[in-house]
Order: sequence, then C-alpha cells, then structure tokens
Amino acid sequence: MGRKAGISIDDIVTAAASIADRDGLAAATLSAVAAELGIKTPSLYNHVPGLAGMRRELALHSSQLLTKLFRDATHGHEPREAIRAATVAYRLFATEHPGLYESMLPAPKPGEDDELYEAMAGPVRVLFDEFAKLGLTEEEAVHVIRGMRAMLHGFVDLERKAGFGMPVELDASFDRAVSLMIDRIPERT
Amino acid sequence: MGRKAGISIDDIVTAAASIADRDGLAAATLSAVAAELGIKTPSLYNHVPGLAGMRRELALHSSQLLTKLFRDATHGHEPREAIRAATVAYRLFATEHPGLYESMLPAPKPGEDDELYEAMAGPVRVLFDEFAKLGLTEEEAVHVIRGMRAMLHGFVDLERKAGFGMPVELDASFDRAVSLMIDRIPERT
DNA sequence: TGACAAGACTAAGGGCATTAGTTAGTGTAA
DNA sequence: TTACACTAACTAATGCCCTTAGTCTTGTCA
Repeated sequence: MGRKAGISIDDIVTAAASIADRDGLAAATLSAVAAELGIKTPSLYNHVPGLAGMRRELALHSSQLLTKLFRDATHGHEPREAIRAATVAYRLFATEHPGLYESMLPAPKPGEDDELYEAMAGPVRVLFDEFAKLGLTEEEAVHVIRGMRAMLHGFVDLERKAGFGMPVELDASFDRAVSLMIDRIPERT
Repeated sequence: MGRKAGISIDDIVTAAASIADRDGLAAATLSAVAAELGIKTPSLYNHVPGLAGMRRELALHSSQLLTKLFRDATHGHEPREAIRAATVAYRLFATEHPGLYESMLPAPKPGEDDELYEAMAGPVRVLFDEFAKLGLTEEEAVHVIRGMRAMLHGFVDLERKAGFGMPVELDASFDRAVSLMIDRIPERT
C-alpha cells in the first residue's frame, strides 16, 4: 500500500466514463472519480488540470471511440448502405454510452480548442467521405450533413430524455426519419 | 427600505430568465438571482423550493411562452404554411432565448411531473393539430412529428453550440432540412 | 391596538473545486 | 551504494454554492 498508486490518465478517463455512463455526466465529479480510484481529490491535479480538464479528456475519448465505430460501421459497404449503418451505430452509441455521448455535447467553438475540435469532427468526416462518393458537390454535402447531424442528434437527445411521449415504434420512427434525410439525395455519376 | 422587498415568483422567474439568456442556464444560480433581486439567497426559499424548484418554474415559463409563439405563428395559415411558420418561430425562440431554451432540455419523464410534462407538450400539440388537418393518421403523425422534433431540436442545439463548422448558409440548410421533413407528407382528402 | 403571518434576515452546515505546501516512494546518476 | 531529484500521493485551508434552522420586522386583519 505504498504512497504511489500509479494512476494514469487512462485510469481517470475510464473511471469517469463508467460513472458518467452509469449516473450521468454530472455525477462524474473529481471527488467521485477520486473515490472510485481510491485516492484523494487533489491528487487528480497531478494528472489533469481540474474538472474542466477531466471532462475534456472524456470528450476526447468519446470522439475517438465514436469515430472508430463509424469507421467500422461504414467499412466495406456502398455509400448509401454505409451511411445508414453509421446512423444505426450513432444511435447505438448514444444508447449504450449515455455519459460519453453527453460528454461530447459542449462542443468547442472553432478557435477554442483545436485538438478537441478536430477529434469531434472525426465522425462527421467519415460521413462526409461517403457523401463525397455519391458525387455530391461540397455545398450539397454540407447541407445534407447538417440536416443529418441535426436529426440524429435531436433524435437520440430526445430519446435519451424520454422526450417522446409514447413508447411506440421508436425504431420505425428512426428508420423513417433517416430515410427522409437520405432517400432524396441525388446520385451523380 | 423596509424588511419586505415584496418579491414575487414572477420576479424570480424574470430575473432567472434574464440571467440564463445572458450567461447560460448554469449561471442562473440561487445566489445570482438573489443578488439581482437585491435579497439574500435563503430568502428565495420563501417563494421557491430550492434551485431545482426555480429551474422548474423557469422551464414552465419557457414552455408557456413557446406554446404561445407557436399559436401566434400558426394562426390563420393553411396547415403546411402554419407548420413552416412554427419551425421558424422555434428556431427564432432558441436563438433569442438560449437560456429559456436550455431550461426546457431536462424534460421530465412521463410520470414524473405532470404539470410540467403537460406544459412542455404544448408546442407539440399545436403542431399535431396542424398535421391532423392534413388528414394524417395518428400513427403517421407520430412518426412525422418525431422526425420533425428531432430535426428541429438537433438543429438549434447544434447551432446554439456553434457545432456546425462552417458559417455558410445556415438559413439555407435549415430551409432544406425543414423541406425534407415536410414535403413528402401525403395529403389525404 | 394587538396578534399573526409573510417575508425578509443571520448563523451554520455540507459538498465540491481548487490552491498551497508537505511527504513518501522511485529511479537515476555519481 | 548512496544521494538527489522527480513524481505522485497527501493534509490543510479557502471559497462558492445550496440548504436548513431559527430570528425578527413589517404589514394586515380582527
């Protein structure tokens, strides 16, 4: 039981992630994480610059995970299939990791935190590539992706909060909404 | 300068709203509101059951305001026009009152807080009525409104956080996304 | 006028983040 | 092998916020 527990940043992120997924992001406080790791709160400052810093690490981790899930989901499919698979992966991610999803919500503004900004652009980039394969112009792709992101985020956010009154046929609603966003995309070449 | 300042719940909500719209919902603390009203924090407990209670009042107020804006926007238009007008009102509301918008985000689950739940269903109800006029079956309307709500909420939420990278043509993106949700609605009768 | 209730107050507590200063292990270089 | 420096834990203390309990003043109503 030496004085050095040998905590790493990964340990902190893992602990924070597990607390956030279980009890919500708000519960992932420095003291809760420290308690989970068996150390005292101030000791965390040796690894992370305060609460905001820890939350940032968590957001970074979440973005990287989601990017990977998108890559895996799209890999080896034709564009339209790939896009649909990504939407399913997105919703699944939000459902299985509500805390991680929440950690990504306070997105940084363009000039604020370049590293985090880039990481959070990762999933969008994967989608963008698929749309590019469909031959969309950049402008068209921007519009389509914006609508897509909005619908996806809105859907899982409302679902996360049980914001939809009736529990009926959520999967069907999701499918239909996704189809609305996708089906009218013109195919070029 | 009597001991009684004569604070009312409306005063509290107004102060909280103004702080939330200016500095974000998180800044609308009991102490900030008390300071704005020129009283001490504990005095607020004579009117409101703590921070959560104050936030709830704010959410109630926001829902009522948004419902009114929806009614005004839709009034006197044909269903399709009315729906489009409501979407514009929604986005405008979120832009002009970011704090009020934020106050509505932690929606209560169905059995949790009936009064608030009802209030927050107000805007949806206005939309629902318009879709009903188009002759949609209830099931169809549920799907369409879910997609609609998701897209609207997602759009303004991303916009609120400057989540869209490029500042290009946001209005056009919004129009297009709204059209995607609306245009394919079959007209019955 | 006198009692009562509303609505302000002060005092005190607990939780959390944060900073400063301290101490104990660990590894490396003389 | 020993000394030193660095890392990473710690304790102590501060400040902000919410919350509860108890006090006192003021306006109202019988």
